Amino acid sequence: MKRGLEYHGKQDLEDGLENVMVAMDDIQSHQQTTEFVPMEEEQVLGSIVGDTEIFLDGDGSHSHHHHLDVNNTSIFSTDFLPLPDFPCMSSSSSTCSAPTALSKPFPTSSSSSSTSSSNSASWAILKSDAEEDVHKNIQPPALSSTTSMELSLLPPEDDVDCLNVMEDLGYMDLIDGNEFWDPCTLFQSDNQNPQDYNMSDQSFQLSQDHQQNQESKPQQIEEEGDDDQNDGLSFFTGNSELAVIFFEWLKQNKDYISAEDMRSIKLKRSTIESASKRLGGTKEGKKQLLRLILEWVEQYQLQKKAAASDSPCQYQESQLHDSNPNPNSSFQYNNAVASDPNACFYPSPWMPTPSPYIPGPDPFYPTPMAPGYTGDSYSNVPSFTNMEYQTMESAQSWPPSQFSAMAASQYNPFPENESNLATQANPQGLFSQYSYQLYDGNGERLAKLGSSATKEARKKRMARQRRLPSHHYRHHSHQTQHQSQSSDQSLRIVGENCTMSPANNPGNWVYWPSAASSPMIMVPPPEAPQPHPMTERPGMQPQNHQKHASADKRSQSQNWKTEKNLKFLLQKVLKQSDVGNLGRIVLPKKEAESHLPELESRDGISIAMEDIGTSRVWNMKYRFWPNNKSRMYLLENTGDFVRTNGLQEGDFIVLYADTKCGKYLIRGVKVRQTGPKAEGKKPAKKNVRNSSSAIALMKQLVK
DNA sequence: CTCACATGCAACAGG
DNA sequence: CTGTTGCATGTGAGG
Repeated sequence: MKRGLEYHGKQDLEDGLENVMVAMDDIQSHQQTTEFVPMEEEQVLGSIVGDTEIFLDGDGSHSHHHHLDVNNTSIFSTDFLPLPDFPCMSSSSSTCSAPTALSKPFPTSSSSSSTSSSNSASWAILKSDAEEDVHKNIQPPALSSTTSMELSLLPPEDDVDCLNVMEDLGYMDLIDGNEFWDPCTLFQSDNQNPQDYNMSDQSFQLSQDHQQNQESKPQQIEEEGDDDQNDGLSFFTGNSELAVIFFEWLKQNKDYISAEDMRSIKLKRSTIESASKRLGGTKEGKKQLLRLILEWVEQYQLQKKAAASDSPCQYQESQLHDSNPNPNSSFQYNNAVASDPNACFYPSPWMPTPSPYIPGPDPFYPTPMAPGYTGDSYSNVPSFTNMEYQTMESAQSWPPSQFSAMAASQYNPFPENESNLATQANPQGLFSQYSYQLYDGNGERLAKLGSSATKEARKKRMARQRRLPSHHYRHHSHQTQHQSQSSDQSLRIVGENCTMSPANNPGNWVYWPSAASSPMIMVPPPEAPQPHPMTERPGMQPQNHQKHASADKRSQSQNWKTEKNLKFLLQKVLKQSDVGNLGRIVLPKKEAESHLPELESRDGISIAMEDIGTSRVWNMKYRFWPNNKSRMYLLENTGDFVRTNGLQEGDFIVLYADTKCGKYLIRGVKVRQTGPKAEGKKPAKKNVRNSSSAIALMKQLVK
């Protein structure tokens, strides 16, 4: 009997959320005393998108397939800003690994196993409907064109059709609205950590409104299936899984989200409605929607705030108070939270400005988007875990045209200055701005690379921060002792001790906050570079990693990144001749001349290339051949690298320069999907050249 | 027409 | 004979 996502009323959820928010405010207030650190911003909308898709996929997807019009992408187009492509969205490929990512954000065990296709479908559907309404009522958020979802940040007052996000949730299942959901029940029911959030009734001193509402709150979360009672139940009450999801989400974000934050976030009603409809009234549909929203909030809104706050440890009270519609509400701070020594978060150095653009994917941490990547794409990418790679996989195609179209049209803030991408003035955002889109062998866009990975990365960082508050600014010098065999001729970038400093990070360089311990990444590129274990076996390419392993990898990658300033140099989609047994890869002339050392003679120079994915150092030779009146640049001795990484035609390599350590890095990114052969997608002959989009992608990697 | 690039293939080296 | 090296040539995109 659940009404699913229909909007019959909004009281329940709204109220329930309100309570939660109140509690959160309280928590926040306590934290303020301690410190509030903005979350690191890694990704922006793009990533959101990717993540979103992840969430969307759900078991229930199948149930609502019929409801959803996969082909209809209009829904979000407006409401949710034309999302950059979702990784799985357009592609029918089942390869989308999104599901994996899903689980992360929402630890809940509740099923998150949806097929990628479903995700895609979901999004597509969502988009379709929203569009209409969106245009009418809302203007695209100033946030950025990149915003995937058009959630508006409009102040409460302007809300035309905008609903508070959380309120909207309330609408979803709501029935009559009278019922007030008591967050307490949520927490109480949750075995996971009740004590952490000791939001007992007494803990809250709700405003009158809330108090009255509380009386009607359900005492227990109903198990799924008890829909019948719904009528008075809140969105959550009808489905314990939702409660769990929300609870988990709150727990994860308790440090950086306040009630205010939540209140300030608005979604257009039409969007929600459309989404609800599209997702179907099923439980899964609800979960998807909830996840989607939470994800969005977490990814965009929270990050935005974090970025906005200048001081790492100072909470922006003004934000809270100003927007707080409910000044009266207050409650006892929960000691658990307050006591959290880690409450203070350090802002990520590299997330400087709240740019509308989401920081691109981490170079090492491919975003999960890719359906194609699902197995491969980024999955292939080094350090990416499978899931990550999966997203990337589709990237393989990167046919310039596709890629560029995507990047350029949607995310590519930068002009296609192929060679100068690195020089962009936006250090942190070098790649952040880019989203990836993957295409399947048929040229269909598989997914958008982008964000999930970053999201994961962010989570990892946050976790580290909590554990190691003081680490944030500590940069471990990464002294990789490369085995590098650099010969006399070997080229190494001049490095500065690997010490990171803003100074070192002029525009092009991406600053990676040092991570304390683990390793991993996300830029779309290959998996995360492991710190240095040269010992790591090459075979560890992301593609092979299981999704569950991805988390570790990501963390590694993050660490890795944090220790390096990577500059994207160039990327090359591999041709048959590049992956053949000749052991040489033709490099794009323009990029080679722009970013690699100038060659005096055709014999070239040897360059130690550290494999980002494995930390293994390959001694390659960079040279050129005279070709007519021009030159043809080559990277030789690549055979082992290619084999080790299992690179094939259609895959690509990305070269980076680590300014910090003065070395070159290479990453092999596999885009081919496990099933279908990548061959079909051979990039057009000239794709390398014009693939500004590819460049953008690469940048993300760097990021 | 020019340029960049992918690839064919001849020349060469080593076993 | 086989594998490698280096050049030449064909092809497609862009001007």
